[in-house]
Amino acid sequence: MKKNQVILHIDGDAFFVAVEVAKNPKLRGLPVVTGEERGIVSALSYEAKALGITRGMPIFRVKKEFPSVIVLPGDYKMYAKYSRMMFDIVRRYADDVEEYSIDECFAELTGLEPSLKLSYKEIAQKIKKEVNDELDLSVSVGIAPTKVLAKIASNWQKPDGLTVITENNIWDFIDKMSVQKIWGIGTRTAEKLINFKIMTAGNFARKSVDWVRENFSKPHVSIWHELNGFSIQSVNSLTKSHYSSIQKTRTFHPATSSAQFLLSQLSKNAEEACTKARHYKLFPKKISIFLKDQNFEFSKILIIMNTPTNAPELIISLCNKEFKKIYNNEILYRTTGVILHDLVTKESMQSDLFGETKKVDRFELIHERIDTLEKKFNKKMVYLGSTHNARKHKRGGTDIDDLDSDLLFL
DNA sequence: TCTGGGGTCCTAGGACCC
DNA sequence: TCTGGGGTCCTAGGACCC
Repeated sequence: MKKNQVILHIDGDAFFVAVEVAKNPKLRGLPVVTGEERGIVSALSYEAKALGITRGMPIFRVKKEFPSVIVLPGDYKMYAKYSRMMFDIVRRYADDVEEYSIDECFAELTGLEPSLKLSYKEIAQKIKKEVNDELDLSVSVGIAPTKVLAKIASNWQKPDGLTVITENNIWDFIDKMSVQKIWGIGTRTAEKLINFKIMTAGNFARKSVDWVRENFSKPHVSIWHELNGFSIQSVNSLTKSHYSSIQKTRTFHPATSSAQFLLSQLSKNAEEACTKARHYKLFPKKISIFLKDQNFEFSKILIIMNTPTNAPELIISLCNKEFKKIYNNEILYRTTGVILHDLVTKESMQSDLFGETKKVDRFELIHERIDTLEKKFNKKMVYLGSTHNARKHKRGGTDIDDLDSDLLFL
């Protein structure tokens, strides 16, 4: 637990849309949304927000009710590129930068004033200006003694804000902030806090730590300290090198009870999850498959693999085998998903049964070659036969056949 | 907001061991 | 057969985040 830390948090304003505008300045000042490929609004410009559009709104509604709005598909490679450039600007001033998500990062500024010959606020101003000038992006910045307070600070004034919280003015901010807006407090905990008549972050921070320990769990104790200015959560600048899980899911409407359809969706989920696992050279020791019904109830099964593999054939055959355990033909399902868990690298994988290992390796080799080929042509070329139905069936039940003529089945 | 997709971490409780 | 007390590991599921 540390006192007197100085942590910066920087948050891109309407990031995806802002990148689109930076790329194409003609869009500036217009109502723009992204997310066309997902079917719901992922990001929206302030002009779009002013019309009453919200995040998560279905794209078909936007097109129907707001014909003036420009709807764009997400260009994630471009967003990632701008994200890297933004973080690199922060790294000009701070060594410890935590890339928290595509559009936000934390930076450890503690002790940098003398070496940079700048006050903390001036450091923040310079970062902000350089992002503005060089990337043509607007950002909101906060400086505070802890990460939780830095999140509050960057969110205090948006867009294009710069807010400094110090040990001396913490209460000016947290007394005005409702509990449900605290980073790390979700709807469930907010409800519980409100039952205790705790309405603001300040109310929460004034309770005794013992009371918090008695009634809540570890993360909340940490939030309590952070709100009081004691830094618990450190800035973690290690770049994330591995995933603990990889999941691919798909929701469709109308909901269905067709086993054949659900299996083809699961097959596609598995194929996509395995592609990602191969990209990171990871092998799951466990997989789970799930179905979600119309009431958002999950039925799920966990399968432990004899030998970790990222070749989809074996995973799909496991799905087929286990499917009936989670499936009920009287229920309408809306989502399928495959999750790869306990991902390990080849080196950390002890090879056991010879036969099994050999078989897996052959499949893996085939996929390795296909991956290389697809990378070369920058195009998905080979699909598993079992996912054929899922590929024919596009989102929303529109029966558009998106199969290319040069496509191959395995 | 009748709700998309991809993640992480924590905890309670069961299984199993001595 | 019923019985302590204590430990570890694993799983399912909850809660949260962007």
